[in-house]
Amino acid sequence: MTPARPLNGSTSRRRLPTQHRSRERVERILDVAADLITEHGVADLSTRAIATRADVPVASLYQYFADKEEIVLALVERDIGEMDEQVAQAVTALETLSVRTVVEATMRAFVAVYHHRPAFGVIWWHDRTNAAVMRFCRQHNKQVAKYLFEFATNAGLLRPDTDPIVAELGVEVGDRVFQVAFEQNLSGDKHVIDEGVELVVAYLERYATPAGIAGIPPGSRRVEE
Amino acid sequence: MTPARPLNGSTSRRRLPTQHRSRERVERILDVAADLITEHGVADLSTRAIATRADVPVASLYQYFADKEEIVLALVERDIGEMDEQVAQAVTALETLSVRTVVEATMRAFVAVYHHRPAFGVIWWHDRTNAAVMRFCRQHNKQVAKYLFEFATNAGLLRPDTDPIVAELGVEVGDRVFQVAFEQNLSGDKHVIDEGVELVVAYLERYATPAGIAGIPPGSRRVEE
Amino acid sequence: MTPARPLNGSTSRRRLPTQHRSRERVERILDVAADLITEHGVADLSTRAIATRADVPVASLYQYFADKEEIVLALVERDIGEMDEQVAQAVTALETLSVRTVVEATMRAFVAVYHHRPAFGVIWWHDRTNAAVMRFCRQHNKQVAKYLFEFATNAGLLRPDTDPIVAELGVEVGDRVFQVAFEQNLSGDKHVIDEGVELVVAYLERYATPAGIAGIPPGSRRVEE
Amino acid sequence: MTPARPLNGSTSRRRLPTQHRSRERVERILDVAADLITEHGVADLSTRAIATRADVPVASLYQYFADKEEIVLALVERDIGEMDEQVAQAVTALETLSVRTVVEATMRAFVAVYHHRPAFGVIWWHDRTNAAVMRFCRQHNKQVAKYLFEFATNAGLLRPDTDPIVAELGVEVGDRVFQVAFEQNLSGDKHVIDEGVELVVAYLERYATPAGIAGIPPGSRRVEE
DNA sequence: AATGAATGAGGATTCATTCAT
DNA sequence: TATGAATGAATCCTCATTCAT
Repeated sequence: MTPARPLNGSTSRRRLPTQHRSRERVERILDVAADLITEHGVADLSTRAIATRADVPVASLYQYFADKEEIVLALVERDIGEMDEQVAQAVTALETLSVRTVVEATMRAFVAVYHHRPAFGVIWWHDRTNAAVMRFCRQHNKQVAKYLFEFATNAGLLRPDTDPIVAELGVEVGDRVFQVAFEQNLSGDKHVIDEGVELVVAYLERYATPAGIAGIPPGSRRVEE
Repeated sequence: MTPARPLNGSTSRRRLPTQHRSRERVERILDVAADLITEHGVADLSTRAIATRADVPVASLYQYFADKEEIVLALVERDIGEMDEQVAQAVTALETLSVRTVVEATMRAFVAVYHHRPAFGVIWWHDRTNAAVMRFCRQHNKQVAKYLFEFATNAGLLRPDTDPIVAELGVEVGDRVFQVAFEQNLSGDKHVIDEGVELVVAYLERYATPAGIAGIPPGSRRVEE
Repeated sequence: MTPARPLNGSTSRRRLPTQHRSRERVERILDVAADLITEHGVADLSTRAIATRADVPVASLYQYFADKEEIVLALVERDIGEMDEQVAQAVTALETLSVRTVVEATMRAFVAVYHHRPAFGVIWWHDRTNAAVMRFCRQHNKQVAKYLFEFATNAGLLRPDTDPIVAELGVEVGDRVFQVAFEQNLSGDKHVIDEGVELVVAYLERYATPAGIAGIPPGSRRVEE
Repeated sequence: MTPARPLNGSTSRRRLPTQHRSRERVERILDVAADLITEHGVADLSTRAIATRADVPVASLYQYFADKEEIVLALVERDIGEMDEQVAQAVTALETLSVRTVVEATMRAFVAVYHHRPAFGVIWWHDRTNAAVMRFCRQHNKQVAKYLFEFATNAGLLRPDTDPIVAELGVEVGDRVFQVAFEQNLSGDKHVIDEGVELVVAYLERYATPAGIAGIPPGSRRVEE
């Protein structure tokens, strides 16, 4: 079975100054940025504010990041990494495999991260200003979709001829459900999320195999790869 | 049946200066703003840029709008009005009524507007910076959902006990589908949109009556209200 | 004895537009200006604010006043007229005449006006921005000083060779006492005012005749004029 | 006897940017601000004007001062420091101590500063727009009053039971005398100032001890503290 | 590697006044 | 006489970034 952290293969390959980061400081900067974003939104994030609160000279920010945009991007990258782990773990740990259980596990994992990394939601759902971030998140959604798609196909949950766009749409649409759920309720409206699971399941089951609907109990699974 | 423009009842009740607009100029300002937003995004929209391109002194902007935010809001209001008309018309014109036909008609109407009012998509999907706009759009989505929900319930397409959140989620999720579709293709990826229709239909049919699935031919409809 | 309103002989001799004022409106404008000044200070007084609150088009302000400055000036003129009346009345009504009784009567009269015309205090003490107003008030203080000086000299309270500057300084200094008194307490710190009377009396008595100190009872006065 | 600079104990404790001032530039900015204020008044002081004349980018102003208000405040602080020194020196240097000599020494010291720091007078007497400045100056007057009051009481010039408000009123009223004196004559009308001294002395002598009136020659003074 | 200082470019908004009607 | 509309000029201030040290 796939190892527990395959979704985001990208190791940081940023421009020069970023290479030799002084770990501690960089982490503090990201934490501060996350807080500020949660408090005031991405649009109001300023280098000065970060520097002041992180107790770092403004000019030093540019030792670790090429520009402001890169700070936000680094933040997103960090949080998304966490999300990847959660998803992979949750899916891996599943006993009975079915479209429903996979969707549910994935969405619960997302919820968990959104919940304790609020800045991520703020950036991703509300402040779509930063082009790099957008690209990155879109890209990530695609990766998640691809991962899940392959997983589900390999496991015999989806019919082999299913269009990959189906998975992508599922992920994107699930994302919007979260957006609605967290907008109404800071810790995620449970009722909305449950309905969202239903929604994604309803869609995907259109492309599911009978086993994908009925569920594959542990023990009787095809060996993958 | 409901008349052809019921979704947005709000008559413009802006602050004083906005009342006596010099129509022509205001329209030009909105057009320019729309262009600039399409080109650079809402976040980079500046009063100066609008004024310059619309060939209007910056100070005059404030004759027609209380502040920058209101310009964007007015723009959205204008476009959304158009959307409302399209939706109501499309649904009203339907011959056979079913969950599928209603969803399809609605989504096609949305697509039509997104297509020739690109600024609207940019604002609504990408730059979630403007609080007033956000509120307005959210509100609008709710209105659309409510309208469709009542329409479908009255027509006997949805089971009477269906939770209204279902319609809201359907609209929101459809919205995201458009976002994906227009992001990949400036005039809206047709394949994605088709899949999106499928997605929303799949979800809503879970709550549909048999007639809602099979379709109600013209002539045999219940008379509403 | 001098009639009850001699201090400010100036009849309004303003530029043309001011001549044909529509009384009612002008009064409302002045009242509104007074309120706004009391609330926000002269520096923050704006034509728009006046116009809005007085329910008069901004442009119409310029029918009655040449410019903003003139509005303030008219306001001051109006209030100062009231002050003159009060002073003349108070002094005229005096039974026993002495430096002390005259000073006291005058200062009490000032206090009365400052008390129910708060805008006047705000303009005169705090916002010394308006040149015309400054000139006007200075001028008025001189007139009051002159009036009192002549009154006191005629009544035999001050030695005939006394320098008129003495009276001017007395008035100015009394004015500052009020400023201090009203700054600490919106309705005028009584203790401070009492001390202020003492202060002015102490100074003026240096130039007083024995009768000016002892007091001239009613009946035994020299007939004036 | 008290050391020569006790009136204003406050060591500059401004917000961060002000800490590491580039001395020369800051001084130039203050000088320019002083000139502009002398020329056009505080109300018309603009950051742009300061920047232009000081040959400093507007943005740089904000390196040294938090905002415009702080520039004026710094200016006043600087001038007032000078005034404190002068007063303390003059009083300390006095040979014969009496109410009259102390008042005279103090007032002469004020005159000296007003004379070669004209901006100070303009700010303090004419443009009462800046709240921080007002607070500061009022506060300063109180400090001066307190200092002189204690000095005079300790020296046995005033009766021990004298109300401190007496000293405050003396200072305020003296201040107004200067205002009148400098308004009529840019270098301070000598006659008015002399009369002003007389005025303050007349008032304070009402609370003086016999020695405070007669004067205490050098050598026979009480040792203080 | 680290940073204090500097700044050009630009931000939104207000205001007193004018003028054509 | 009255006024709606228009506007030039100014306002204060912020920001991301650079650069000399």
